[in-house]
Amino acid sequence: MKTVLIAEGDKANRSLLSFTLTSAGFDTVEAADAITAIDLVSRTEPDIALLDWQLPDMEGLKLLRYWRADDVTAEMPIILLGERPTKQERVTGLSAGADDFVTKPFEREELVARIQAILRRAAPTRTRAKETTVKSVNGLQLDMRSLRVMANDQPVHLGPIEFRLLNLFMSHVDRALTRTQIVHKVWQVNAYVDERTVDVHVRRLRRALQPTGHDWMIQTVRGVGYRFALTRRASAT
Amino acid sequence: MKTVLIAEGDKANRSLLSFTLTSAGFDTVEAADAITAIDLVSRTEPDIALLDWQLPDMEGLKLLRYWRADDVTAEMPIILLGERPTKQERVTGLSAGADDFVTKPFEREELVARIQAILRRAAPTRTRAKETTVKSVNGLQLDMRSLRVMANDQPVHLGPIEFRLLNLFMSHVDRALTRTQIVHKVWQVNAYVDERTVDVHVRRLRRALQPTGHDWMIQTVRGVGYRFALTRRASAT
DNA sequence: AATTATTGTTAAAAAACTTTCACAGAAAAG
DNA sequence: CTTTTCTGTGAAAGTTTTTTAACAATAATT
Repeated sequence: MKTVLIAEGDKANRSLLSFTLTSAGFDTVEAADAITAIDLVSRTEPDIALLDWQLPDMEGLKLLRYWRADDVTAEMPIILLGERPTKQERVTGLSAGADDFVTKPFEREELVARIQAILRRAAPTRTRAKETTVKSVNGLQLDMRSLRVMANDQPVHLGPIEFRLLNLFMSHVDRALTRTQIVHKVWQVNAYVDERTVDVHVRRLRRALQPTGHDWMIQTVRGVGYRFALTRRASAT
Repeated sequence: MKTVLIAEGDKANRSLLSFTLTSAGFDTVEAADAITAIDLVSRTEPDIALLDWQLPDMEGLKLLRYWRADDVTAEMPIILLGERPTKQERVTGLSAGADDFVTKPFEREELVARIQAILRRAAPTRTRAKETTVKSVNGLQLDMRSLRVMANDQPVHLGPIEFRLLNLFMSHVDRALTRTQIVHKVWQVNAYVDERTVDVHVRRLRRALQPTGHDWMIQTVRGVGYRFALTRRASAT
């Protein structure tokens, strides 16, 4: 069962879309504005997003670029929806990374067919990535299904935030993540938490990984944030 | 360079398509009928095919199914072209495996954008993960993504300033940089730091590169500043 | 309702990093 | 060959950032 995110400001339109897609056998997730959409996408990881060209709080194009710029959502198929779009708008949208641009009012069956056409194409790479419910690195295993972490086959107990934090790290091996990025990913996009809080959770995560000697993998990048690395840091000589 | 097969019965249309796509930087291969198209596809293996809904000798839909049924071409992206297609035709085409259905007469730029959107998705050789984030010279690697430096595959630990300094050097190989230039780039344009400070950081950078023997690459240019060179200095013999 | 686990914040301690200074030594100039 | 200018180096002093622990508040569980 595929999940479709519907990011559309107009309530009537949204309901119609949801009804149409549900009838066609999709799960739907609805967002009335960009903030909600961003939050829902990071939480539910839909298989495809329908994105209104003009949301109440943000231009669809801007949101499209935001998602494309983010590793996690860079590959997510996106169909833009627009009312009487100009040629220029269609070209801009597609060039910015949209997979299709559908004009409102849309033919219901055609929209469904287009969604399926795109999913067909996107499926191989995407399902492969999604099927991986277990991330495993260096004897560290994180299982998304059971929400458990094992280190050298020993269970590691983590709180929800530490779990999401480790999941984030393991999804971006060898990448420096700023505290802001971390807050956005682990909490909410617009969450209000002090950046120092990140440090504390990193500390807790490290402590949990210490018994099995995996704590060194979470390295601090001074002035920036943290990095989950496979290579040890150079020893201070 | 991507190759596009144009399977279109009408000569004028075909030429227009060919011209449009060539201008956009594609190679094109033209077929006036299905038989030719089949032959050309198997011979040239295009990256994508534009397929007229109504070819002189065969329905586009039939040809589409033929290609989809053949292992070799099953994955080839296909865009259907049709004059005033009915909703039903569009749905049928997309359901049969087309990646898009474009109505004639088409907007040239939009068609190009759609082709690119589909190729983006279908691209077999994804060069996405390997972005230009790594500068590499002489066994010295600087990765902007992980904010890390490796020398002969050994991690090198640098402070933020040393990192920026090395980054600057590696961006301007074999160029003498004055201390003032260095201060402007590594600190701020208007930052006031003693120019001697640069020396100290250069010193530290050299020390960090010493274990792997890369320290000679940072050479002194007396009276000016420093240079990041690839060739050793002539030794006084 | 009581207990336990989890979380965000704060503040002190520790660590990492920068800058400056002083001086020795090298290179260039006279 | 001597003087002058410039660079290399180590270490102290100062700054910033991170780590750590403790606490209060919130949420979950029993």
